[in-house]
Amino acid sequence: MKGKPNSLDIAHLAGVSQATVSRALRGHASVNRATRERILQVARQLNYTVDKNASNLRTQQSGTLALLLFEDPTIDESNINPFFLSMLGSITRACAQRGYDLLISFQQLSRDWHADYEDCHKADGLILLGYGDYLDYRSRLEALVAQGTHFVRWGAVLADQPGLSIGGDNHAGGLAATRHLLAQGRRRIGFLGHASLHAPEFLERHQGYAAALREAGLTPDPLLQADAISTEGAGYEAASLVLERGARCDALFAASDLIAIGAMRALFARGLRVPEDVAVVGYDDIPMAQSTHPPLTTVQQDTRHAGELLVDTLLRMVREEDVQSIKLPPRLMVRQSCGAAQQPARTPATVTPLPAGARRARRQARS
Amino acid sequence: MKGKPNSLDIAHLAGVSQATVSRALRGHASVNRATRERILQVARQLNYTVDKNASNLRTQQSGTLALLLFEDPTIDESNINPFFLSMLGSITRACAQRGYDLLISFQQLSRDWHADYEDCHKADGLILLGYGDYLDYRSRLEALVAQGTHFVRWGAVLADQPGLSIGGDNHAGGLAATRHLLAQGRRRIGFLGHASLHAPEFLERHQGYAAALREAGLTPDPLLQADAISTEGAGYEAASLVLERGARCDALFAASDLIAIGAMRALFARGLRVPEDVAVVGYDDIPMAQSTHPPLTTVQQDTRHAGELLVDTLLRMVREEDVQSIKLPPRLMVRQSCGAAQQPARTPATVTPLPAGARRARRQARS
DNA sequence: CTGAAAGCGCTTACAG
DNA sequence: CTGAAAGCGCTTACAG
Repeated sequence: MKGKPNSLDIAHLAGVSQATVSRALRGHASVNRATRERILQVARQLNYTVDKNASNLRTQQSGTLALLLFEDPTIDESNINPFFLSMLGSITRACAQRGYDLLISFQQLSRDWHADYEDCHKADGLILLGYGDYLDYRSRLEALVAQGTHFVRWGAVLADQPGLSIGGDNHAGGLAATRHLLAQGRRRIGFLGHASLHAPEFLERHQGYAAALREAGLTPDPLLQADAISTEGAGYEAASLVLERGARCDALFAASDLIAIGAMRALFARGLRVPEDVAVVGYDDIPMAQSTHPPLTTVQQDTRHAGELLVDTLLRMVREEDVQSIKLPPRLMVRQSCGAAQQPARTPATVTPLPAGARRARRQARS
Repeated sequence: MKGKPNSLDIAHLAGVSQATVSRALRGHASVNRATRERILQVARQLNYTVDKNASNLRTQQSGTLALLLFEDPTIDESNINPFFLSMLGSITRACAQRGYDLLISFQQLSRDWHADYEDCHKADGLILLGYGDYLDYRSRLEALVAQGTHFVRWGAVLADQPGLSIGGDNHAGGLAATRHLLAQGRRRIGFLGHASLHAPEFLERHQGYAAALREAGLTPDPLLQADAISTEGAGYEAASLVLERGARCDALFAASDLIAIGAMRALFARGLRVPEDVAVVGYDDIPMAQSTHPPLTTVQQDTRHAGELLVDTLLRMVREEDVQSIKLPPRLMVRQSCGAAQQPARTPATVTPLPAGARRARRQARS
């Protein structure tokens, strides 16, 4: 036998036609039981595997999903946001369980993702993770919708978004974190992170934060807010800025764990104690949050569930089934940086339907 | 225009044959300049992309590499070893830079990787990352070599290994870490991690550790060694075990950062101070090592360089060029857990040639 | 410099 | 239940 055997080789050895080999291998019910067994045995003996390229070409499918990871350009090359890494892990696992391969790639906003992946039949659909500025990103999403690309993204579920998304309930998360801080008797609570349309997830967290303050009869103090992207460095800077303004501050709610960790460092650098002087709460519950000193109280996002939903939703889109955006309930993980110890709180799940006609629009765009 | 345009559509519109379209798109020098321009313009207009499945089928290549990640089965699902995650990042980037796609997958030892990826033309070669027990793993490597699979793995560069590997110089790393601890005046230095053929990398680190002790006229004390796989939990247990034995101990060299972090926790739990009572040094320099309290002194592995070498070496194998195993120099990152502050040390690079005839053997195995 | 033709290895209507 | 045949969309010798 020269080289890799093909289905014709199997056919000859099994004494059937090549077509029957194909049918047997794909498990068609029509194939006679004994014939199938014979074919399978020969295939096993020759270590035969179906050529993916040929089969994909014929069926016009790829059995592959592509995960496109956008990185904040300011982040150090080697340090991908750990939260995304954990999403990556759960997406990979979910794909494997469903028999799909996963292509992964770090992306810049400049590429034509549709052409790069789905159009050339490398992947049946795309999963989008992370982005820099949402306002830039949004136009790329619109282009994908216009091209009829199958895609889901992880991110804030917004009313007018192009396509659909799976994301945490950031408002609920901000609310829970801030309420918890208030329950510890904190009153001068700061917010670290961008709170604008450029970063919708952070904005939602900020809105939850503001809502909790208002519930308690307080108003968010602009002196206690500082912008930050999701890095330790930005967290350090933002906390430093707030402290330098001199306004009293007894707690900080950071829009991400990375920001919180940087903030704690800034606090320590000034001789302030966490949580005695300033309580700190983060967001994401990255693995590192358990190892900080003190361990970081944070809002956990269920990456495992998120990964499964992302994959399942995308697969449904590929099969042209009905799909909708989903908001996942966050969970407050109380550790020590907030100055308390109590049971984790839960908030209920929420499901936001896809804007009417979005699916139809996509289908039309393709024809 | 119905659906995705193919090369024949382009040909018609450009007024040439389909073959010429293919040549122009692939940049064949033979194509007339003006003809090429015309074809490219039409292709751009129609948003044409070459169908990967068809082109791969024809050329019998995939332009894709597969990254197989083996996880320690004992590790919690959601927590992939951060060191592997950072390797994953650099491998992904290296692939993208070289125009290759990357398929990623978590693997169990039970699968037939050759059949799953290379044989069915999903990938041109495999990158192997992580493993449980090397002794089990080794037989799988032998099978790959026998099947003529193109693969490289990250791991200890061993004299009699099947195939080749890119790995850190673990002996040098263990030596540097332990010498540094000795230089701080520590004498009762423990080792946390498996030191057996089941875990060759840890074994090499242990050998470096033992060599440093011997240089200083000391002997490794078995009471100060405890087995551990690379998890915080195992590190906690191992440190606890050593402490419970009651032997005096003023420093711990952990075979990985995760182990070191677990060990520090065990130390704190017993009211011991790091580094005052017990100095701690880890291995890997995962991102978390900077955020521990105190920040962890550790042996850094250059994941960025490693990722590039892994990809480049594999690509050379695929092109049937000469390749060899490579040992990368580690770098001691001095932070505070060791009780010192000084410049990082460097050790020189080492290159280990592939055992004679290994490449030829591979080629023969395939025919 | 370009075209006509073969063929990569499958899958699936169409017949029987 | 099975076979003969067409065709998925390319790439590349072979001719000219």
